[in-house]
Amino acid sequence: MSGRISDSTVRRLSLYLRMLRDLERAGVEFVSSSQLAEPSGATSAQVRKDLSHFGSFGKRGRGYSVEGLVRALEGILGLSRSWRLALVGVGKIGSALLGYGGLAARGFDVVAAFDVDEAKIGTRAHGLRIRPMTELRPVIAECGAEIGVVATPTEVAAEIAAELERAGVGAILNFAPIELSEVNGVPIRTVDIVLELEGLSYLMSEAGRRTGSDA
Amino acid sequence: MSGRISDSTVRRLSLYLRMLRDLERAGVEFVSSSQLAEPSGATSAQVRKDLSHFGSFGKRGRGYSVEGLVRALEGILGLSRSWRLALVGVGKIGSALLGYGGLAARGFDVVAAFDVDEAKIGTRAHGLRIRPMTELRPVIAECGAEIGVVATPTEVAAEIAAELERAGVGAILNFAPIELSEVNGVPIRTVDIVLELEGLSYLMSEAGRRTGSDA
DNA sequence: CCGCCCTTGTGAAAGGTTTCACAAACCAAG
DNA sequence: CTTGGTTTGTGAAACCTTTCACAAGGGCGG
Repeated sequence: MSGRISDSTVRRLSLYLRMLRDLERAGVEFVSSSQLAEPSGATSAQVRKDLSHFGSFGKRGRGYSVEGLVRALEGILGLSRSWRLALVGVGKIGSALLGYGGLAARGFDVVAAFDVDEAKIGTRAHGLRIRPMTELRPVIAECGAEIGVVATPTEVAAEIAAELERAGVGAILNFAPIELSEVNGVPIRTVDIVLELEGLSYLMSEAGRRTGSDA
Repeated sequence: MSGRISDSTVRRLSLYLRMLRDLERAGVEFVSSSQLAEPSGATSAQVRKDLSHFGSFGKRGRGYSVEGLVRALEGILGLSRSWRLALVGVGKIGSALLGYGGLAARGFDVVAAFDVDEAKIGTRAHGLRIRPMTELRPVIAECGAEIGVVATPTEVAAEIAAELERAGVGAILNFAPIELSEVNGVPIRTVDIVLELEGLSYLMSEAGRRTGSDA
């Protein structure tokens, strides 16, 4: 058991946990690997393999205890606690994040927001005072934010990410369309909408080329 | 050459194209696979393999013509044209998308926006009139939108996706935290911020567990 | 034209992930 | 207690992706 766990496995664990929480709320007590697999588009074997990396959570012939597995996955994914986020860039995407209740509901609290725009500094967005970039380091140190969120223009994203890292965050979520390179073991995830759209563009063009030449 | 191309390959092609466009703007004429590889964190062999699925674009000893490869990748990815998007749900994320100039700049134009909220219907957001859900089908048919964007609450996301598909879109970009299943060959990409954050949470917990037990 | 250096394109090898298939274990009913 | 139906946990097999390594080809100076 346990070794290097792939990104896709971790992704699926999150999806399993989501479903398990729904089941728990619905009062279901046991669930089988095949029921668990369905909503994430995985197979039952994959569910069992994924879980087997971390231990043995099921009962043969019976399935998994919903409550037990929820607690186990929360432990594995680090979700039995909540995490503090520091947001840099309170533009379109940044504001949308601040207003999105789904984050806090799932244990991700935005505790600080920064921007360079003088007009925004000092004002409040969704109850949070917007601070100048110069205060980035001391404020992050003080409030103990663990995750930095980059929602700035592309040109400054790399620089901001480096600054967040120096300020002591343990991970970075990046919304700028640029591939940031992990340094010092601080993991970075990039959410790149244009990349997703271009992926869809490829698939549609491909479909068109196929039907176009076959017909 | 050419067969089934993996998602990760397509992702990288987009990244190569991004860099190539920068080089083109900078007036660079030729580029090698290793230069092309660097910013996306790939290797030069991977760049060459990725491209080799579609043909032979380089000159041995010299590299790739920047302009030629830009045109080739645009053709492959379906980006020599622009795409029309129909947005459903003009809440926080939907508004952020409407205001994000980066989409139109890269050939993705939002041409229609829908919402259920009576208070929003008829008003304009970033120059686009917000329409009632009842008009979804006729309006999409009329304006010929190819990509549907789901920016609604989770509960209705699946239903909206199905409706978009019936309205004739060829692909769907989904922002609701739910795994939507592709039907009728309409590809779906989901942007799930909570999933990304949970991935980071796992990595940070894992790092903590390692140093915690080793020290 | 020749020889040198450089970079592509690509089979083969390595590495990683998913699926298969089945023994081991558990529950319930008789 | 035994039997039958069910589901887990897991090696082995199949599949897919990435890396390696090198022959083939191109440009350039002499």
